Amino acid sequence: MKKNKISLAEVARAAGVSKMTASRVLRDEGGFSEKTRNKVMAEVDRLGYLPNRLATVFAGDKKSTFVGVSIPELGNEIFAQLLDGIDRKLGAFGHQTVLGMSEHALDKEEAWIETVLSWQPAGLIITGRSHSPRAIQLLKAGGVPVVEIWDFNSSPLDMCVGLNHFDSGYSMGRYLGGLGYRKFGYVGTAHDIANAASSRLAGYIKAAQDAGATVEKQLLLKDVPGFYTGFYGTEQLLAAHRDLEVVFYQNDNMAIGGYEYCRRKGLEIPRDIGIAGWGDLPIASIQPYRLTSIAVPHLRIGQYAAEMLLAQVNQQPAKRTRDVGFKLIPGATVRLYGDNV
Amino acid sequence: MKKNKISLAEVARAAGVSKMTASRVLRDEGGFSEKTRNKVMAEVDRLGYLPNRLATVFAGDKKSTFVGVSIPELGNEIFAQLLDGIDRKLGAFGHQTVLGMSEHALDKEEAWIETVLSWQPAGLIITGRSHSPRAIQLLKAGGVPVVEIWDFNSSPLDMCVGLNHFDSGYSMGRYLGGLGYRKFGYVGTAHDIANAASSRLAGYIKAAQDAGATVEKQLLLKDVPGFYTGFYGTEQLLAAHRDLEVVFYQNDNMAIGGYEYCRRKGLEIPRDIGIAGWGDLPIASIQPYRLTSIAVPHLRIGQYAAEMLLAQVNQQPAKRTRDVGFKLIPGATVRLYGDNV
DNA sequence: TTGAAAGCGATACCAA
DNA sequence: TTGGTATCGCTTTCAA
Repeated sequence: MKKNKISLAEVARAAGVSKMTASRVLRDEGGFSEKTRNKVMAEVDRLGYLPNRLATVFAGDKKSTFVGVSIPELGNEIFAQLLDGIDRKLGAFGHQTVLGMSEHALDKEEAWIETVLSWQPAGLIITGRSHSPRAIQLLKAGGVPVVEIWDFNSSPLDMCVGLNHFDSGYSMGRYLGGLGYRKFGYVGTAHDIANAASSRLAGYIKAAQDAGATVEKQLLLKDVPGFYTGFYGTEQLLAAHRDLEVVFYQNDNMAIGGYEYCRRKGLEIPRDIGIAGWGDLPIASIQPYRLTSIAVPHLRIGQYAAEMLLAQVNQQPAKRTRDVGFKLIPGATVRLYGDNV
Repeated sequence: MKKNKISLAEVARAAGVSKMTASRVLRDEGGFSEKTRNKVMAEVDRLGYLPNRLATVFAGDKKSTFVGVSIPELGNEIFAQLLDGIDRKLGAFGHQTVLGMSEHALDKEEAWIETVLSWQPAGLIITGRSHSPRAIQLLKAGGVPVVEIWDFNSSPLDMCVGLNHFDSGYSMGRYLGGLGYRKFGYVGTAHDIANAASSRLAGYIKAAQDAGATVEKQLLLKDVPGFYTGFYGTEQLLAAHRDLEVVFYQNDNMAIGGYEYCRRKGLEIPRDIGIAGWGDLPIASIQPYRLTSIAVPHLRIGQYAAEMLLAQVNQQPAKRTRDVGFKLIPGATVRLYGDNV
């Protein structure tokens, strides 16, 4: 592939100066006369010169302005918003996001990490705390700052910002147990690896046990965690377990799908069955009912992650871990204490 | 910033061969003995060598494997899904997505284009058909394939895939006029530039005129096009225009927010007012009502865009423009023909 | 099958 | 204030 691009040398020649002088002008480094600057800039404009940043990074033997950001999927709006927050913040400081979607697979994440590191990024932001052994080795040897987001972890590879998903699941389970529910259900999606959603489920199960209740069925579907998945997942769940009293979903979208399934089947909520989501997404607050859920400051996670990374890149002191917490939203899709007990 | 990275030269030295031989082994280019390969690979593993792709691209004087993908915002799920489709396809072919968010601002897009081009990308995918003059100049001089997506355009800068937004707005307007509605409203969001949503609005207005109806009020909010924006936008709209018969929204999320506002105010739909969205998003099909909307094959747009770009990068013949069309979904949030007339 | 040398486009460093 | 030269890590080219 032949280049027909203009190089700095050509600009310099056209302006009648050396490469170094032209370079200084372009970087506005000082040490040249006003007359020289004008000559050089005139040629830059005339020739339409665009610097080759590859060469710049390479020559300076430094890192690029890329930041690799890996999330599981974009179809899940919470991750899309996480990425949105990160990219805005990074972009404001002259960085470019190189996107990675792990699809909840450690080998995909590993391959992506290897590729991104080969571009000499300024840093990496990756979702989740479980990584393949080789990925961990690459990250440690990479020599760049790494922020693990989403699932809080007090001893991260490097830095970490997120929340304790186990605790959030536990909170929901304890809350439901406290309302008198005893027969719990769960609907989520299945992945090969332990992720934040599995931690929530684990917390939920533990809380059920502690409350003397049981999670009679955990349905894990091989699908994306969206509205329709919640809809048909609920159908499957209730077909086999008619006596469930309350269902906790992997996220609000699935819960809303589940709610709609119940409604269409003539089940009244919360009289006949309780529904609880996770995430407290905008859609939850615009439904005719208030969904019981767990509110999570997901936008803040993205912002903090970018801030922590930037601080590290610029060698400024910064916190290395940050737990953003969560909040249980009681809602109206579970019964009040004492009802039906 | 000092490097402590292992270079190819070091691997070669450790293996007792020349840089070139090591390079050939790593690229699996052939022209070396099995014994040599083993020696080299052993050192690669032992030293944990990671190639510097910056140098590779630079030395070979070629393009990188980056593809710049620019969308207006990620908070809008339709763009997030577009990006999802694009990145999956590109990733499967060894490319990395460099993200850009224009935030509907031409100057941001222009700055991003300049930066991305300086990284010698294999190609660019950008949303929308309006760009700053300098952006257009950069794209033309860039020497890389460019796909404009979303708003179909029969004479694009290079390639284009999308749909005719004006026509989709016109279709909705004509449909509503045909149902007997005469007093139209519109709620959307405001931007400095003409985008796809403004084309839809323009088509809607034209259809209203052609049908002898009028768009009494177009409310353009300075906000993101989400549920809550639709909710309070409808409040504002109806406060000033009580006699509107039907409201078309910029997208389904806003329409759902609007529906909920009406419901909470005791308005019955479609008896008291008609509601129409755009996009036919998953959330629309899981509501208790069937939202009147326009279905758009947005996932296909992402796929096609990536495919067209890849074909161009690999110098294979491919279509340069593609109109994916749209489909009107009648729904139950507007009255049937003859009702209330 | 292997290797030596030149060069990609910029910057660092030193000299003038 | 300016410029020459070495250099970054790799590939291309040519020779052995």
